[in-house]
Amino acid sequence: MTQLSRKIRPEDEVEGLDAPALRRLNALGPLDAADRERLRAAMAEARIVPVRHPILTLGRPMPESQILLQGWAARVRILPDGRRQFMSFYLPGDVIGRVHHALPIASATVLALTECVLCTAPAAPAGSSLEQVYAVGEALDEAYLLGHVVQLGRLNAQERIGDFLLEIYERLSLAGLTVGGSFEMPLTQEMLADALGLTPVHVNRMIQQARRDGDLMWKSGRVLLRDPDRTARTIGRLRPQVTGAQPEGGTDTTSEPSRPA
Amino acid sequence: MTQLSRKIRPEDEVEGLDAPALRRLNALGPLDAADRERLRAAMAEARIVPVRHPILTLGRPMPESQILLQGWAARVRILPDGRRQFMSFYLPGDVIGRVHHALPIASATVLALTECVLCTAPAAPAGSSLEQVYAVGEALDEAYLLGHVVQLGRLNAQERIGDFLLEIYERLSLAGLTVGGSFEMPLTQEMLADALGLTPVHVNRMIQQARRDGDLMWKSGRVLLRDPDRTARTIGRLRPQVTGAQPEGGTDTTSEPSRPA
DNA sequence: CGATAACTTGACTATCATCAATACCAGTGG
DNA sequence: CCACTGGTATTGATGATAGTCAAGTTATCG
Repeated sequence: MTQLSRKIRPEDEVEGLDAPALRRLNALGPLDAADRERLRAAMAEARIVPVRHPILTLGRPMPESQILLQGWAARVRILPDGRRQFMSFYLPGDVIGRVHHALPIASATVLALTECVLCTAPAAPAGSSLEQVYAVGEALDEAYLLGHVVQLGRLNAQERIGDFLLEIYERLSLAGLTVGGSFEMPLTQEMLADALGLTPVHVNRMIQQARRDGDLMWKSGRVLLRDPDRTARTIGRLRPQVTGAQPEGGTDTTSEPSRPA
Repeated sequence: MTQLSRKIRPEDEVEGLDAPALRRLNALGPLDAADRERLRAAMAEARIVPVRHPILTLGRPMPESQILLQGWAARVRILPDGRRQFMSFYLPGDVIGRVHHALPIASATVLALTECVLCTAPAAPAGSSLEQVYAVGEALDEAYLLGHVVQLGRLNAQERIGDFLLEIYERLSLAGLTVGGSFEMPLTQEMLADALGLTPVHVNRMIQQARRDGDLMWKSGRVLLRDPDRTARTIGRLRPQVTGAQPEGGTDTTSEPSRPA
């Protein structure tokens, strides 16, 4: 690890600062007392990664996997000519850097988008509730990644923004980080553009249109979705669910040509 | 499973038809004799899924994970209005439907793009070489998925096609399914469009331009890449490598704005 | 309160989508 | 052997979505 990590400050240790992460993990599958204690112990040993610093670096050996306790991080790839693409985001309660094979090499750079508080992910004994939680978390990660592909491939700018904000809203809800329909959104429009495969200018225009249409409020790092359900329906967003069957996205999947926005 | 699976026909069992899959698996990490035997046994019990039939269905319970022995399959999502997006492809030697958590529900529909020959993936004893191979395979899958996100988000039509064909070329090479720079490509331009987030018409135009530029030959289901390395370099494609460190995609990943094609 | 980053806006362009024919090609049945 | 058929590929004309360039206008934060 190269980042300038430093010990957590005393003022960060006040009660409940790691509650969102804990709550999120517990939402993936109920944790028993033993695992809860494991997590608490791990969280006591947290550390901070400053904004814009890497948490993992592509091609570099990976340390143990980590739990993000506070802040936002993202997997990013930068092309030789400077184009940048965020591939996925990590929110409080997400596990970063799980590997199952012998070679612990980071397959992507993970960047702290805000100041991040992290702790080592405690090892999960075979058959433990924590092991289930990790597995479910990984499945969710993949589901979001698949969703991102659909977003980039087949949604227009407007839909991408709506879909993205809905996803974030859902994920933050699991951690108890939403208030009403609103939540903290530390991303700049430029970062949003790099997640959605658009330019900052175009993102800006679409956001303003959404504002005019009354779908959205976005002021000083806080987003309010006016009618999440309606938006979700118009996009046909299917929310990943680990706890039951999903509504089918389309119909028979057997045929059907390509017909972009 | 709903597909009309039927027992493999005698004429499919001639020597070596499953060789590509075996070769691909072995390329991920050397298999010892015991695991090789497990695979051989599993492959003896293969079955066929006809073209356009589902191998897994979104939201439905999943059977054991399977190894694709012959043919192409893809994870697909279809939006309510008919837009279709292929999220990833399965080639011979790929494992379909691994799950690690208790709830075996398919997170996407997997469609047979050609007639597919499949077998059950033999269970991998803890610590076996096969377990490593499965894990590496999964890591590769994710790497390709990440690549797909970058492709859709930041590459233009021309680059997407080049990058896609390069990926397929690399993957088929591992299974020994390439001859010189050429390989079988059973996808129609329409399917390609649904993978790359484009329209069939535009894909067609870009392909023809690539042909005129001498980058490409594509005739009756067979593709020949003229100069894979040059193409790879101009796109800045980074090939996922499980066996060593990767060339860094860009520079410091610390800063840099968004600047699409 | 000045400086830097973030956001807005306008004018113009380009890439890609849409619509609509037409050409091609393999397999089918007469 | 050949017309017929359905899927696939190709082409042209036109339009819309999103990108580019460049100049402001706010915020935000030492």
